[in-house]
Amino acid sequence: MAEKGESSGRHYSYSRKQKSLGLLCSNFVALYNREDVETVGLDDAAVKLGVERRRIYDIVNVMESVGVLTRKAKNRYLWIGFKGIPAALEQLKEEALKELNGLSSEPSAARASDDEDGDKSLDQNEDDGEGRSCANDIAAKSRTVLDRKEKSLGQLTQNFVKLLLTSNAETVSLDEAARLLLGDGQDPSHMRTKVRRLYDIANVLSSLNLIEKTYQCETRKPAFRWLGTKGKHDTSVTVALPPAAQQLGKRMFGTELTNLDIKRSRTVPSVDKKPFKTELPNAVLKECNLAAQRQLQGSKPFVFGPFSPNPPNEEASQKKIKEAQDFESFASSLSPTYHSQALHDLFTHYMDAYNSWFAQIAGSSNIQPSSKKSFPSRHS
DNA sequence: ATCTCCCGCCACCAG
DNA sequence: CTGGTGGCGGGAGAT
Repeated sequence: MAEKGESSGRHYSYSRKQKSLGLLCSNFVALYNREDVETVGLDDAAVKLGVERRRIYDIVNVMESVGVLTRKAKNRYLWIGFKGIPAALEQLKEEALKELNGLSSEPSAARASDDEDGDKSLDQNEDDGEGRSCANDIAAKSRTVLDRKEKSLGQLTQNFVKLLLTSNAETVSLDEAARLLLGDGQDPSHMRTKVRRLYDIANVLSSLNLIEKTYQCETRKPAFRWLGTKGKHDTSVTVALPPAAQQLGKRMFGTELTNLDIKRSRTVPSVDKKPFKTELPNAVLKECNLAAQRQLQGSKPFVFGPFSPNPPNEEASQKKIKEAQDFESFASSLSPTYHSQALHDLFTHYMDAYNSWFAQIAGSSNIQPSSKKSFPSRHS
């Protein structure tokens, strides 16, 4: 009676999209980005979101890298929220700059000279009687620890972000990133693994709205563009970082607005700014919203796989619905004149999150979902 | 076929 | 040993 090994029942096709890290991240944020939340328990998150803990580690690690969370203790994180992003980004930028003109002999990865606040410095080790082997031991351990840390998702995330902040090519493909973050001629296998990780990272960063998937101008290669800190995420507490367009109804493609461009030997004057694929008129947006609205109204929403088999939480249902509607209004406030189909992705993404909440609500009630198709896929 | 990237085995490590 | 963490890469959806 396996619960997942289904190899013959094809009734309701399972969709990976419903289980993506990006969606999970959105749900995570939706669940904890609240005033009254200051700490997050991983177990709690895993149960509430209906995923295995391993996945929570994934998103939490990248979120921590951009300042949304901080590990407070085992199994417990301190929720900071979007307000923590600016500062984290600022610091990353600084580090990136330092690394750029600091040294130059870095053919491979970036030095793991990352020493965050309050890190036990374990060098000053001197014991009467026997301290040599001990020191050696500690040194060795510290080495392996650093080694592990160096390969961590969190570190990769920071390096990736640094790369985006530093590159003046405003679009970076994942293998470019992997190539730059690692050596050029790396073991293909190692490379593949790295790219896998980058996909993971990119998904959650997209979910956080820090980057966006696009396509490189010339080659239709998928790539990511830095969005930086923009006024979306409420949180009146604005730290640093410039003007930022608080206006979501504004265009923000083409020219950068919250980005910085440092000089670096990355000269790719190729500017995209070329409308691609299908257009996404706001009529579609409207349609999506209406569809969502309709579902919210009362019919049956779709649900996905193992999601929300969680305990009753009816008390929050009402509240959630309220949030959903709130969210919808946000969604409909998106720019009406976007040109790339990137918006489509973004919107789809939000719709997924939206539906996810709904699914949760339904889960805690008695509504029995049946349809499970995703939203409008209106293509060409 | 290529691109994405989820899943979960299992190495590590603190307790 | 137990339990929390989280590399890592196989291999199966998506395109």
